[in-house]
Amino acid sequence: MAELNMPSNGGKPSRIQRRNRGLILEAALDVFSRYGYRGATLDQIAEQAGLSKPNILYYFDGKEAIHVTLLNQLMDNWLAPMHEIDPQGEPLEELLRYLHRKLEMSREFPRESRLFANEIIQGAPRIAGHLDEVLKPLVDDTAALIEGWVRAGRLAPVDPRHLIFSIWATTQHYADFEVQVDVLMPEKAAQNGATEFLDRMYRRLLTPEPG
Amino acid sequence: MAELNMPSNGGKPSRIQRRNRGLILEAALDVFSRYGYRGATLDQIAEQAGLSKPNILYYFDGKEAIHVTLLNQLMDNWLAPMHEIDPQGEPLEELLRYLHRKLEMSREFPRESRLFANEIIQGAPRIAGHLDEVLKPLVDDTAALIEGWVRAGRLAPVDPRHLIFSIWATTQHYADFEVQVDVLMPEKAAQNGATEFLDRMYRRLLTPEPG
DNA sequence: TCGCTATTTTACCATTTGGTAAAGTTACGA
DNA sequence: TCGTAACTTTACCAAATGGTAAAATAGCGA
Repeated sequence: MAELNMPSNGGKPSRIQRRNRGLILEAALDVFSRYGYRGATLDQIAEQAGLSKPNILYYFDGKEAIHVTLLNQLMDNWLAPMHEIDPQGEPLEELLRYLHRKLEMSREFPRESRLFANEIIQGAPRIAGHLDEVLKPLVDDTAALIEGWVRAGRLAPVDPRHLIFSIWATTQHYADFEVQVDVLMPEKAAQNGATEFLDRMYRRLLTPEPG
Repeated sequence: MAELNMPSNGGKPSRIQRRNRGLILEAALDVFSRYGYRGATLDQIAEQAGLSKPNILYYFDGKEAIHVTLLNQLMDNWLAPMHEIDPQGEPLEELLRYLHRKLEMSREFPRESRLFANEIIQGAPRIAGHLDEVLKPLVDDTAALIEGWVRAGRLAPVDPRHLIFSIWATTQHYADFEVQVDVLMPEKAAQNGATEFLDRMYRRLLTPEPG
């Protein structure tokens, strides 16, 4: 499998190629994030991209290739906020900034959030490698950083990994469980209260006891 | 569609019937929670249940009927902890007990958690009604109760719905994202730190300021 | 404008999937 | 122990799905 059927020009994608691969990935994001890998079909993706199914298979080697391309492409953006935590900064401020950026991303890119959620819930068969090789080192580093801050008395004592999990969980919840949130909190304005709520919660949790 | 092909005896299911319906639902929970509705197949369910596919369709009207049965059956257990919040109890203690029960359930019933997560992420097409008719009233009641506690000065001021969302998110995260948690926190013992972490977080958040 | 390559369409295919018909087989009360 | 209803299996289908072959068309540099 995986015979590349792409044109043999020396690597530079043409204008048409860039446009169509973009259309396909955009459509695939929509479909995969809604139905998960196995639930999505090439026909759906083709229709939503406005291309024929064989045409889609001209640009990608198959369903799985599209999915993997999407995941890899998104992973970097997804982890960017954690990279931006500044070891030289003020600990509480840095972590709250991280929290706010994650919440923004959940609002701005709910499909991306659901794509990952689907993949992880369903056992992460196509990004297990990524988790080990990219995510784990990054989380290990960040955990060490936070632990240093705690030892220096600049943060209240917390387990850094459980802290990270809780930030992921609370922020991504608004994207992944959007339908439920909409039912239980119909006034869109009220949903903005999430920022205030989470800011308050983590501020209280992380502010070191004086003395 | 939906021709009932069940035996015409007056409603009492036989021993065999109870056993086989049980086998099917158990297998279906496994498969649906792993792949989502569209990703699951009757063949997988049949194999895992140790029955033939036509035999499965003898006990249930179709794939969707199995899924809906599962969801309805689980919903009650899933919401039980919230029902058990005692309006007469001590507010902080009641909410922490709720938190702990949710965390226990996440550990004890991860498949159930993932079944719901899959369904909600994918737009809740088969339990939208349930959300409106069962979940919403319950959450409205609980939110009102918490709001009363806040007004009485017995809890720190928080938005009750965002509080509920955050408890759901943080506790269910350990079931829904189990694969990720296992990668990032390989020592199973460390995962028990979740109890301590969350207890501390919500205690700090909810304890009213003295005065 | 020509010729060549990139792109797109048309017509397929094999497999999988949810589901059915009907012929067995089993269990259980009379 | 026998008859009947409950249960199970075998043999199928039609539709959907991922994918391919090859003909047709469009775009672009010389």
